[in-house]
Amino acid sequence: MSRPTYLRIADDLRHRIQEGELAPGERVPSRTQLSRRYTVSDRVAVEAVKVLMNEGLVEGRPGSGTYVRRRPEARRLHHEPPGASPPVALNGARRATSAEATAPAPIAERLGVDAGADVMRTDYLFFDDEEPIVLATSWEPLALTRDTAVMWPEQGPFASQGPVCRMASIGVTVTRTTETVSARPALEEESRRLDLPRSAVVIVLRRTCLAGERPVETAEFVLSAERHELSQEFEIGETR
Amino acid sequence: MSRPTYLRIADDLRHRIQEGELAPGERVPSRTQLSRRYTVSDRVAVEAVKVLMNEGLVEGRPGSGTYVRRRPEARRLHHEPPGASPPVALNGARRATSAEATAPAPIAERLGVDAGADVMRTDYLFFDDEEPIVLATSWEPLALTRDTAVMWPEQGPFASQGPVCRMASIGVTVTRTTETVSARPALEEESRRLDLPRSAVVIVLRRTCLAGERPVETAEFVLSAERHELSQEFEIGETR
DNA sequence: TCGAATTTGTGCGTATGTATC
DNA sequence: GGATACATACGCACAAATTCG
Repeated sequence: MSRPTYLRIADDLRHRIQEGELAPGERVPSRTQLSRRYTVSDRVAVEAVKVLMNEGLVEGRPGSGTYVRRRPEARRLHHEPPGASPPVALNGARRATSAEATAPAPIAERLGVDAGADVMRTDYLFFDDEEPIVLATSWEPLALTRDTAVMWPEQGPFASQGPVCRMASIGVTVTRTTETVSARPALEEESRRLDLPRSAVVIVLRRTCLAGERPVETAEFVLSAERHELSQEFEIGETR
Repeated sequence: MSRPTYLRIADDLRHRIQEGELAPGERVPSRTQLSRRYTVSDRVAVEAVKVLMNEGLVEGRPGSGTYVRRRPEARRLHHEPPGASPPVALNGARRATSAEATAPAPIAERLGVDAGADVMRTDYLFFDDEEPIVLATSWEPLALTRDTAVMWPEQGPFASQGPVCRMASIGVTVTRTTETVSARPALEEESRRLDLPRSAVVIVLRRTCLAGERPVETAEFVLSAERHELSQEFEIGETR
């Protein structure tokens, strides 16, 4: 009996939610009901429910009750061939703004340039239908693209073509991309632009395009973790 | 003054942490100090500190104090060839326990069997050195493996070999795997077993192995998003 | 080695404000 | 308007761990 009471109550409720006994949208017993049911004070019942709130399983509605959260089925976003922009399959518009900038330290490191070097920074918002899905930023070293036809990523004949295609047009062959996937709580600005609830979790996909060993573009794609999952298929025996 | 007291105290402490005024490893004022400093009851001070714990910014050490957490650089975990167990590169032991079970609805759907069908469920904890890194569960339909040499995934000559190899030994050729990556707040049990702060964010990698169109294994891998990122490389022009 | 003080984690009972039904 | 529910807040209490003289 070392496990604290409020955690054991939380365990019990969580179990009932996961078994479907408490269905999404359904009301969890009120805290007076819980305190009677488990013979504890109402404060302990509150603590137990709070654990589930922090796990994102339930949400409280003042005056009404505590409800099992409906989990909108996460939309499966298929991973696109390397170098595509964006790296996941979407059917929608994009908004982009580009500007010259200087590379912050972490970006400079990814691009293999000195911190403060000139870069072209482009901010994207990708839509699927009318819905904003992916927030992104890409950085390209201006030492590479200045005064070429693809200096501005979203202008000219190669606009929206993705870095592999664009770089190819100026004689730079992207041979490899590296991607890392991570996740973290959303920043306030991301919550606002992607229309997310507070304290949402986002998936962050970082991609760097390399020509040989030289990085020629790096980008960061941010999307809601609750609403999306990234999917990929592998054929067994394929050359990787 | 609409923002509750405990959140405003949390804001203040968070700000001091982010400004470096309270450095990593340093002790946050105790709750009696906080309650005097802000003229609130000790319970309110406790609630304020709990918010920061849930954000992973501080951790409590009973009898000692509450300390600003040191944030280790996220470790990059390389994606392994499809079908490996686990799907990321680790250098460490594993603990596994297998048991017969019946398939819950979402698992049944992934395995293409009826809900409640007999499955072999195996729970894993993968270590890197001494540190627990990945929590995993795999499910295999017993209709496929019952009474074969690989019925128990972690026993026999093919123990720890991963599903592709194990299935091959009983004449089942895995031709394809599908993977989806998502993220969410950690469940309390996951936080405990992976030694994470409460309400940490975890990355969830779901993998299903298919022989033709028939699913033969599905698994879920859970790891801390703060401490790890998944990395992959793509050669341009490769056949996918 | 011992004991006193401090600190966290947990738990109880009560109270107030406000939203919902 | 009244009953109910959540969110917040106050004050107290005790166990267990730690710290320090």
